[in-house]
Amino acid sequence: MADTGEAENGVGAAPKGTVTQRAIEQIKAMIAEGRLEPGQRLPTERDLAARLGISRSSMREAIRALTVLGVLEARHGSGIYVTQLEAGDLLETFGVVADLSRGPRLVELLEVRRVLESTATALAAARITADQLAEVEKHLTAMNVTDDPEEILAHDLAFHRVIAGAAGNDTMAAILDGLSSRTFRARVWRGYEEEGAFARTRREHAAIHRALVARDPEAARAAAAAHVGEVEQWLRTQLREQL
Amino acid sequence: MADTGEAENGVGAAPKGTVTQRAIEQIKAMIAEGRLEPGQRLPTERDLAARLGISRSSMREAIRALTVLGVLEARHGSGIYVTQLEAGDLLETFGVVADLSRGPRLVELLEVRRVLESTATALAAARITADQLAEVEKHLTAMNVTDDPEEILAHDLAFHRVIAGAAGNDTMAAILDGLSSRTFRARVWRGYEEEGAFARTRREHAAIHRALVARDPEAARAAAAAHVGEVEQWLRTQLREQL
DNA sequence: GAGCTGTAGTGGTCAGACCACCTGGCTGGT
DNA sequence: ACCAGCCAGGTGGTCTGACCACTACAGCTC
Repeated sequence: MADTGEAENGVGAAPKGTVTQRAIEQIKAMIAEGRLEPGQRLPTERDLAARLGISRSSMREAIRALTVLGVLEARHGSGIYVTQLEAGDLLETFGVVADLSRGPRLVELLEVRRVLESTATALAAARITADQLAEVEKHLTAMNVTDDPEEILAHDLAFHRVIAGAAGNDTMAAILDGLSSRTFRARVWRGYEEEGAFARTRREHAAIHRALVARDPEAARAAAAAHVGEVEQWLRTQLREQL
Repeated sequence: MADTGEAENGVGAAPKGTVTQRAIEQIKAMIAEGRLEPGQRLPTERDLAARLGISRSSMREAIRALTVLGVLEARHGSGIYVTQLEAGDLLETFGVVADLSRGPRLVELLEVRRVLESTATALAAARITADQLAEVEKHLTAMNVTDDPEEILAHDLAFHRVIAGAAGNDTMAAILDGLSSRTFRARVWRGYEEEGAFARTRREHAAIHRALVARDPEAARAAAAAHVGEVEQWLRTQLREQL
């Protein structure tokens, strides 16, 4: 193994970017090409570093980067593994966008959510199972018997999560999950709920549930779009007033 | 070393996860709380490490992680800066999902794209400017006068990118950009274009363009949905046959 | 004043050491 | 033969300190 063989390396010597960046691309490529399967264990950090001719520190940075991206998973004392590469794993970082966005971008995010949530709810109306519907009802009633904002928020999230799951598109569900991250909603709702929006929210949720029971996709789409749209419009006016 | 630092830190001593993970959260929190503004320069790696009571190596891993997430940007010899935190910065990682997805998830991604692309195209029909429309036409004709798949692909991407940009929702545009990443499309198209789909694609693009010129959102929505839906359906049958 | 140059400071990389944790085999008993 | 407990090796996690590559800027030269 003349690893980075100094003289004759020819093409491979393309010094593009940092060595860490290169390592990231190489590992990503290995997975994309199927040389690394989901769940499979990678060589040790020390091995990988030696193999690519870089130091362990640099390799660790590459691994850390792929870890936060949800591509790899490091288990202390055991080894490094490729995740299952499922939608949830890879789209976890989507929450960061929601958490760090402010001002106009919050409206944009809600607009995206409105589009996706209404579609997901419509799909769910056609595909939801009895069990899933029962769970939706569970969160709906739980939301109505308490006044603790924290609890309401939790059941609200779960309510939509079950519906998104019933739509049968894990990728869409994962994106919606990110768009509804706890901190994101908490920030927006802090003001929203203080305007007597609780009652309205409950009405809207009931409408969504009704459409699901009736297995009416169009009604479900409309109800979901209206639900998100309410918050969206409220946020728009909020932003306008702040300026 | 007073390890967990000052007294006022309170609960901060909670030894949750790795020190690097903690550092990531702390920097993220600083940005979320507004203590770090977009574009602002951070202290040096050495300073940050000392401030959080960790080694430079660990801090570097944290910085690297936030760099790949598009939150920070490191400039060799100059310093570390917070990015503008625009949609494009933070959603760059979305391409990774598209690149590492295979099988059924590709269909799911196209389904998401169909929903968003049709909405974006509808919005664009109402908002697109003359200049943007001219650019759309440029890519449309350029796509029709060449037979080089690479070039066609490039103009195809640009065609949709301009439209997404004209929709006025940067976040949506950034997501669509990720969903149409070069490698993703190249993989799907490799087979698609070999079935005489070129002509059909050109017809569909022409239909989208017509709807934009007519400023007809509904027609634009339908044309875009049909366009993506074609590829989606083709992929569905492909997957079915492979099994 | 414009242009060059040197230098201090920054991120990038490397090497080696130690720690914390998991795993699997061995030991000893039953 | 079986099982619980111990133990050693290997792995990721962390720290240290050194050097390199690059940038920025002050100060010098012309």
